[in-house]
Amino acid sequence: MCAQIRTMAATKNEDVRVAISQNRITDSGLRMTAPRRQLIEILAESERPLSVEDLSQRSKGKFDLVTIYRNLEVFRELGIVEVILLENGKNLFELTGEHDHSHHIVCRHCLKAERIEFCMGGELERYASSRGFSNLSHTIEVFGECPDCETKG
Amino acid sequence: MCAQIRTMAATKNEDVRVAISQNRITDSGLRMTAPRRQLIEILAESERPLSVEDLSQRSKGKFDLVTIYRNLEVFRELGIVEVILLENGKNLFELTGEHDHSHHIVCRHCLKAERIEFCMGGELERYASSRGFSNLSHTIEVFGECPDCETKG
DNA sequence: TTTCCTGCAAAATGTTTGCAAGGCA
DNA sequence: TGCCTTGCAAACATTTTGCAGGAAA
Repeated sequence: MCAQIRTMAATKNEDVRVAISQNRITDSGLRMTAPRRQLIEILAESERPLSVEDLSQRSKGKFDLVTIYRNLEVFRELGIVEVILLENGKNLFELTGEHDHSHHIVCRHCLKAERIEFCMGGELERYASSRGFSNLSHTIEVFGECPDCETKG
Repeated sequence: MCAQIRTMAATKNEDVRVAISQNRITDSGLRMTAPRRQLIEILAESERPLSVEDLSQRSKGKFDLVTIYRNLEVFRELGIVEVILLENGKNLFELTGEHDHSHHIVCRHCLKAERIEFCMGGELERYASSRGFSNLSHTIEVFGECPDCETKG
């Protein structure tokens, strides 16, 4: 029963995140369409950040890749999703967390990602600022093998 | 004259870096060829990290793109070059500095990059380790507009 | 002389653009 | 209705693979 409560809570939380995302779309004067709704739901339900290809598969190829690319770009502009840049230059997408952006420990094998709760970006950007740089942003990601993959591999 | 001494010192330093890189190749049983020699020289002389396309242009198209790709991969494996992963997923290459790897403040416009001398990777990897992850690596880069580009732009 | 390396050609990937038809508000 | 979105097709950019000839050691 304890597990059941947790499941319910998790579901609720998902629903909230979906609703928030959808509001951002309609509040921006954009339209809520089937692809947008489903892509957001898939991201909300996912246990890990997803690639464009992942999203295509999980939506059963119902939507053109172009549609996925274009909507992820819209989502990114609205702050609905964050992008995780992998070592190989590829992108993963996940719904934005509490903060405007976060960093991750990403498993190279299963691509599961844990958010790193402390962000050292401030210190880095302060340093960059002292060197005369402006309009700053930063990327920080850690890659490794997660406990699950390690025991399997 | 002071400037002249500095120039000479800089040239010397370049030569040393070229020599070190070349040694790594021959010590590995690989061959020193014209493309390898020139690519290393171009990287050594460059005022900023270079893309594959940059290297192609600076070598006046003398070498096939394939050759550049393949050699950069060899250089990376030998630790001769480091890769800087830009926000857009593209790569820049520079000769490895004192340390095995470093992080940078990269100007979005001119792509000049300053090495960040303090690496916070240790702390990050210690945290990842405590979460059960192994075989760790990390990326940290800061992006902004450098003082030169700011005044121009 | 052996093995490595290069260039060419072609294929494979991943992403973007233009446009006409369709659908949300 | 009006404008936003979608899907299709094609273009584009980037990187990889296979193979035969050429070069370093």
